[in-house]
Amino acid sequence: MNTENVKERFSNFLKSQGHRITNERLLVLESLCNDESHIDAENLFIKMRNQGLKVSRATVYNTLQLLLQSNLIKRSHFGETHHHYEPSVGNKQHHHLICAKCGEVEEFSSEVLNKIQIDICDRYKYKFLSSAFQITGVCKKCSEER
Amino acid sequence: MNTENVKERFSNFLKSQGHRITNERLLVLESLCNDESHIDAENLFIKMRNQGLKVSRATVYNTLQLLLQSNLIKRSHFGETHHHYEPSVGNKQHHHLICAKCGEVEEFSSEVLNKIQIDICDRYKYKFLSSAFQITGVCKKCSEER
DNA sequence: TTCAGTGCAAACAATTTGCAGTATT
DNA sequence: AATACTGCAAATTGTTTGCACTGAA
Repeated sequence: MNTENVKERFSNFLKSQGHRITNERLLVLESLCNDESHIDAENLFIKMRNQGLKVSRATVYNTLQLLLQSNLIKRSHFGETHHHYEPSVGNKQHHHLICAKCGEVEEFSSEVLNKIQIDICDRYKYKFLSSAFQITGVCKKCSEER
Repeated sequence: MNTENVKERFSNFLKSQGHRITNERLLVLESLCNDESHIDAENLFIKMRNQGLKVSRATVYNTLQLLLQSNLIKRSHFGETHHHYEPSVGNKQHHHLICAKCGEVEEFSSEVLNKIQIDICDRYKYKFLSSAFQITGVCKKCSEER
């Protein structure tokens, strides 16, 4: 899934919802897609500003909301008080391993996990929407130090 | 596990860490243990104030930090911008099902899930500390409405 | 041309911090 | 008696909102 394709999908979403397609919105999506991983809103804003892109914090937040609604991005929470965002397309469903010492975040996925969440929803009569699994531990590098 | 026992464990933790055992700290723990479930810091503070307990917001936050360090409570995050707290003792390891419509939170646990997280840590060479799995969906009641 | 979207600053929400007074050790 | 803890208010952080201006439709 390349960036153009994602942009087109976002444009279609915006149009279908009666929202306007603006350059700022597409730039936020592009910047997020170009990011290596799990950026937060403030840093995305700073990164865009540093690249000379003219966006405001408000537009970044507003666009992230729209991107969440369109299911093109995912939001997660690693224990701090702010959220992290990542594109959800071109990246199969995954969860996060977080190092409690250095803060490194690794992705993992598990077929069994995918099945379990469906079982749980069946058992509790929930219609499944999404899930987030975070495991906190100490990574190899940090375990070896000291 | 009764409240007295938990208080004693917290007292021991405080002593072992060179912290003082204060009435305010024990009251925060007691109020949290008496809470039905998943309260947030602000509401815990308000609840305590309404019960005539003299504590400050700062002490509530400070004590929650200490309680987290002592592993006597757990913190979770259900998509809002604030955290929720619950006692971890007398309550086996569990995760949360959250209704996207009414906000209801149900607990579930799964032996298979417990195994998976160990497997993942082995695979990625992480020393396991804790985990949090949130499934968001629509509960039965909300599905049936409209 | 219209009005949704933008940028900015101010407001709000969640949490942390500084400091003078209080209470555990 | 010493000093860590408390309460309060101010500061910080993360996010949302109000409003005049701009640009997509």
